[in-house]
Amino acid sequence: MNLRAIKPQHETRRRILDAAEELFMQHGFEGASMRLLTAKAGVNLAAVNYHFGSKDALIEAVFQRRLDPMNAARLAELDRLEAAAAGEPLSPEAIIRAFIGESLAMIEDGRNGGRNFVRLLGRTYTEPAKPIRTLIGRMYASTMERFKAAFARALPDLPSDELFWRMHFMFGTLSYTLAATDTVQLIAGFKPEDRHDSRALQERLVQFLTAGLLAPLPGSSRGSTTSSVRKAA
Amino acid sequence: MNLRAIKPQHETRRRILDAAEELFMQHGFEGASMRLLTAKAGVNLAAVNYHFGSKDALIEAVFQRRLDPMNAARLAELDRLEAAAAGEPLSPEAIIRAFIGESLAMIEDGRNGGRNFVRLLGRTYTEPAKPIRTLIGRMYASTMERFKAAFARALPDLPSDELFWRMHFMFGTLSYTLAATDTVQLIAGFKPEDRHDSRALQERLVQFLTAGLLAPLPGSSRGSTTSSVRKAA
DNA sequence: GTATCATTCAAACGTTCGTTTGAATTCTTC
DNA sequence: GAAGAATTCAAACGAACGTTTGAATGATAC
Repeated sequence: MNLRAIKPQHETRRRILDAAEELFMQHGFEGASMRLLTAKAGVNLAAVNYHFGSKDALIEAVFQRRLDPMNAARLAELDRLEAAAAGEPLSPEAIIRAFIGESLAMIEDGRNGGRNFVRLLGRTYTEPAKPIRTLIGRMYASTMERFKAAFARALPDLPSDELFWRMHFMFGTLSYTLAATDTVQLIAGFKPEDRHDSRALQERLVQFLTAGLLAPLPGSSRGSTTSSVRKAA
Repeated sequence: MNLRAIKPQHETRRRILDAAEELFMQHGFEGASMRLLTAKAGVNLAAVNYHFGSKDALIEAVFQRRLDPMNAARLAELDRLEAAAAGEPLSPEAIIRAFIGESLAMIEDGRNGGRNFVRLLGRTYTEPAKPIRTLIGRMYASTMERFKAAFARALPDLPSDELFWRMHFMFGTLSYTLAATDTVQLIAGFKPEDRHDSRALQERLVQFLTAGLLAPLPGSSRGSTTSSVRKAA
């Protein structure tokens, strides 16, 4: 039960997790080999198997370390908002901010490696390997349930099916934005340097997602803003 | 120049491309080995290197086969719309339909393997391997340029920076929807069987994306639809 | 039918992968 | 400082990887 020895005791684990986070982001799970990974961490090749058991277990540990606190922070922010609202339903925009705020805050956190993780996380939602996807799904389950309920209360007129899809779309936008910013340049002239300004990015995302979530339903023709809705093909 | 021998002449190539498309989608580029791939295609292990040169060249060929016609169809649809509009700027919704329609149409095309490719494509936008990303970017460059110009003409009041970001968001939503539908189930109760109805999915996507694209700007407070815009945190 | 080309095939190449091993070293406890 | 547990280390393991080879087989042209 020595106290001052706790930190160096787990330093090898931490070094491995940090290196894994960065290399998984850069090269993917299969592309980042144990030798490359342990070399970057400055530890012996066998250290991963000793401390984590296997590479797959290391992958799981990388997500555990960040995802649990991240979703806890999301839920805490939702709790805070609901407590302040005193029974009134929250605005959709406020719920969206509670969900994406924590992710985007980590982008600016360059020191603690949050940026690496957020980009890694964004990519992992579409990871082909099934165990990883189910792992992510399990870690998100309770959080998604809470936010779904919050959205449903904020938008009582939106059918449940539509809410599912729109949450799906919103999550996709966030995921892609986190993963692909400063990597893909599909649109010529796009300046990914702006990503550093995560405040501005957050405002842009909130505007886009809120509008999408509140979009008129396909059937009901309560007019949108200015678009001349004309059917094509 | 024999005519009746053309088809069986390229059948090995086609079989390899089909198998690669499916296995790359299921297991990723690194996860789908040459032995698994050639076994599924029913060809010899050396056939890939003989016909394509290398595994990387095969990956490129998989995208070439589908992406070029796909983007050509998008541009053709855009041409058709602009010709019919006779100088008038198109509606944003019509442009969105022109862009996503071709992708979604391929989802229903189960026979020709279009579904496999579309899902593979959606995942590849966030692929860690750099050569693949630059390949995709190159194949999309001219198409994105055309659509960017069309959107700019349809939305003359939207600043260029904002248009970039909103196209980025829109592309992300489409990408994630194509890649993750029926694979990820982050939201409990979500029924991915609906993906088979690509008409309904297209309408949902068009509604969401159009609303996001036309969202009010962060600064200007020209009221949106019904949301009680309340700043949080 | 024979020469010529393209394609297929089984086998092996060298490399890299994740993991294991057992001794060496460091840290903890008394 | 000795005993014992925890950790690190160099080395090797078998398996799987993408690729290459050279002979066998097929189709094409004269």
